[in-house]
Amino acid sequence: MADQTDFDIRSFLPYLLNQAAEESSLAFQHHYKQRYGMLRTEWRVLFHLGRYGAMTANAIGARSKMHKTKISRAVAALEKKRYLTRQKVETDRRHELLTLTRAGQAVYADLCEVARDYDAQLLAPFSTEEQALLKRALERLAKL
Amino acid sequence: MADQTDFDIRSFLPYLLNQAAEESSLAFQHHYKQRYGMLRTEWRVLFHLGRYGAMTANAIGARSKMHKTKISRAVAALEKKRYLTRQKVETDRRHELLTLTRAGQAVYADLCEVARDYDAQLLAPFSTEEQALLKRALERLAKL
DNA sequence: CCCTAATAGTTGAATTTGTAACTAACAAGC
DNA sequence: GCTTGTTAGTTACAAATTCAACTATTAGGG
Repeated sequence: MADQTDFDIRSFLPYLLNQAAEESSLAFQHHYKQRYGMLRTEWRVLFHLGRYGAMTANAIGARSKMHKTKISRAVAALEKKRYLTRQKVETDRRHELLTLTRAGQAVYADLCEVARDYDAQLLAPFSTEEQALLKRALERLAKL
Repeated sequence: MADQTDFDIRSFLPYLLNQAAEESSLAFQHHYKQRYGMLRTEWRVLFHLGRYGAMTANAIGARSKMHKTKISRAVAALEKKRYLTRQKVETDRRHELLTLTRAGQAVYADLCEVARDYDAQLLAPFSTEEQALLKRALERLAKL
């Protein structure tokens, strides 16, 4: 058995990342859950459409790495809430272009505000250089 | 509506953390899943017991912030695999001391090795200073 | 054209997780 | 020593996620 005393699970990167992700997501979840009855998957789909404009479910999957069934169900839920509409693409009728409704855009704008504040709050303890490094490192680890 | 063009979900910290956590956990999961048929919760419980020695389910919960039902089920599964044993504490019979069996220790030793390598691999692209900063930042975000 | 393969998206069943209610053991106040 | 409250851990049920199979549509030979 190799020497394990110097290896602590609490500094194991995947573990740390999970803890940090869990902690930060949980605190933010309150906003979209309480105010709009949305799930994390729904919030993510909404956010992608709000930020990048109309796109297909498949495109959202490529960007977010969410599984297509998750997206499919989130889209159905958002449609039911009348936050988005679907439209078949005429050139390839397998694709459905998803577009936020006015109501969807309003929710996006509201949550965007909250997200920005929360992000700033999370980053506040770090210097500008540290923030930049942290984000670069995370992007690299996420293989974005 | 506030100006949103400068706010990108892809640099929203909870989102980035989730992506990075997902990516890094997924790659590692292969080892304990494929080789030992364990779930993430089981792996974590095993790792805590391996690293810190016998303790109660409650103590694991305090350290890992896992919910007690998750731990309860993970412990039951690990017991079934004969990787740990339970023992009532005589001074307070509500507590159960969890101890890795020889088999459990062997699995821990094996996975510990893999985890260490994988951790090193994940951190390789970063300088020593960057690594330290990254871990400190994550610990802070995780409120550890 | 027709047959096969590939892609977008959906659905159902099996797993996994979260919530809340539960049992069992202890502790403290009266 | 009985009632009330608290803690460790389990379990039942509901909600969410994953996996695999499915439909519908397009693309590419032959």
